Amino acid sequence: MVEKLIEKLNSLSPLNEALSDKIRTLAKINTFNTGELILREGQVCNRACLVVKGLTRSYYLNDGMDITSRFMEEGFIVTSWPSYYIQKPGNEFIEAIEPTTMACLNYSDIQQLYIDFPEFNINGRRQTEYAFYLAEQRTLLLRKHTAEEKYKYFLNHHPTLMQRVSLKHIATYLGMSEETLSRVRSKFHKNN
Amino acid sequence: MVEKLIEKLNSLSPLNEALSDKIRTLAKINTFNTGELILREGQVCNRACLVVKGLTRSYYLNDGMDITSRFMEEGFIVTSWPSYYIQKPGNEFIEAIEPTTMACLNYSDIQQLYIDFPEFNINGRRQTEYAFYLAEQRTLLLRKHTAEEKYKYFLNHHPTLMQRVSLKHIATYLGMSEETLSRVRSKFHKNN
DNA sequence: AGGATGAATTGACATTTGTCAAGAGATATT
DNA sequence: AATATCTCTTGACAAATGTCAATTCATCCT
Repeated sequence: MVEKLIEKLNSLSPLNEALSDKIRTLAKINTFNTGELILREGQVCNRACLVVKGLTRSYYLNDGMDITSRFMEEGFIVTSWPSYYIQKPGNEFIEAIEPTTMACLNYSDIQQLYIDFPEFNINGRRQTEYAFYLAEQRTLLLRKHTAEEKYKYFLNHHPTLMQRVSLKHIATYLGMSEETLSRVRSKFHKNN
Repeated sequence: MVEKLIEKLNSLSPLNEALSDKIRTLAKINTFNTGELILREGQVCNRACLVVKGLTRSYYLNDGMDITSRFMEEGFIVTSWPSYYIQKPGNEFIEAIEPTTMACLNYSDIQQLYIDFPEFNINGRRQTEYAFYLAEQRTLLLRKHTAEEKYKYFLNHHPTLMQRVSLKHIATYLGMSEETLSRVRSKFHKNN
C-alpha cells in the first residue's frame, strides 16, 4: 500500500533510496467504510493522503445545506487544501463514499522532509502544481451558465464518477438541485 | 521594478546572492496600457509576471460571451495557469484594465532555475501553494447560490476591486448578468 | 460647448431553476 | 416475504435570474 505512495511521488520526481526509505517509515495506511468521516468541520487537516482504493467526497455546510466540493478517486492525493495550507481548522468534511484505503503523510512530517531532503520540494511543487491545475479545471465547470452545460461538462470530464456517486451529491457538486439534474438527464438521454 | 520581484520571491523563501543576481538578469519589465492584451487565446502562456502596478483581468470566451475568470492586482503573480502548466495554447485572454507594469520571468528560465538552484523549488512550491489557496477561495464564491450572497462575498473579499472594475466585468466574474448585479447592489445599499 | 461613447440603472416580460409533494423503483433489514 | 429506507423521477407552482429595451449619467474627444 505504501508502495503506491512511493510510486506516485516517484512519478513526480525520482526519490533516492534514503528519501523513499524515510517515507516508508512515516506513511500510515488508513481504511474507511462507506459513510465514514475522514475529516470533520472544525478540525485541522494535518495530513495528505493518496487514495489507493475507493472514493472520497469533500463537502461543507452552507446554512445547513450539504454542498459537495470535490470527489477524489484512486491515484489522487486528498487534502482539504485551505485548512492544510494554513494549518487552521477548516469547514470542510471529507467522507468515504466507498470502502476506501489511503496512504497518508502528516503535515509536520512533510514539512520536515522538505527540510531534510531539499529535493523533496520538487515533488511538493509538482504535486501542488497538478492539484492547482485540476482545481482550475473544476472551476470552469462552475462558470457554465446552464444546468445542461454543467452536466455535459461533468460527463466529459468524469465519465466514471456518474456511476459511482449518487445524483444528490453530483447535483450539489454541479450547483443545482437534485430535481433539475434528474430532468436534465432525462432530457439529455432522450436526445441520444 | 525587478527588485519588487526579488522581494516577493524572497518573502516566500530567502534567495541567496547568486540566485537573486541570476533572477535580476532574467527578469523583464513589461508595461501595458488600459485595454492592452497581455495574453491572447491560442497563445502559450510562457511567463509568470508579478504585477508591480496596475490591475489585470483574465477572461475567456464561451459561445462568444466574455467571461471573467480572475482579477490580479499589485503584489500578485499572474499566469494563465492551465496553459502555463502544460505549456500548450490555452483559451484565456489576459488584459490590463489599468496602466500596468509587470516584472516577468520566462517559463523556460524558471525551469532552468529549478535545476540550477534546487532551493528555488521551495519558492516555486510556496508560490504555487498560495496561488492554489487563492483559487480555492475564489471557487467558494461560485458555489454561493444567490446573486446577493455572491455579491456580499465579493465585497468582503475584494473591497477595493469594486471601485476599480466596471460592473460588467464583475458581473461575469460572479456568474450573473450585469442587470442582476445592478439590482442586487441597489437593493443592498437601500438596506444600509 | 456639443456630440459620441460607454457605464449603470430600471422596467416589462420570458425562461430557467428551485421548492414542495407525491410516487415508483431499488436495496437492505428483520 | 414484508417493511423500511433510500434514490430517482415527475408534476405543479413559485421564485430567481436572464433578456430586451429604454433612459440617465458620466466621460472622453474634437
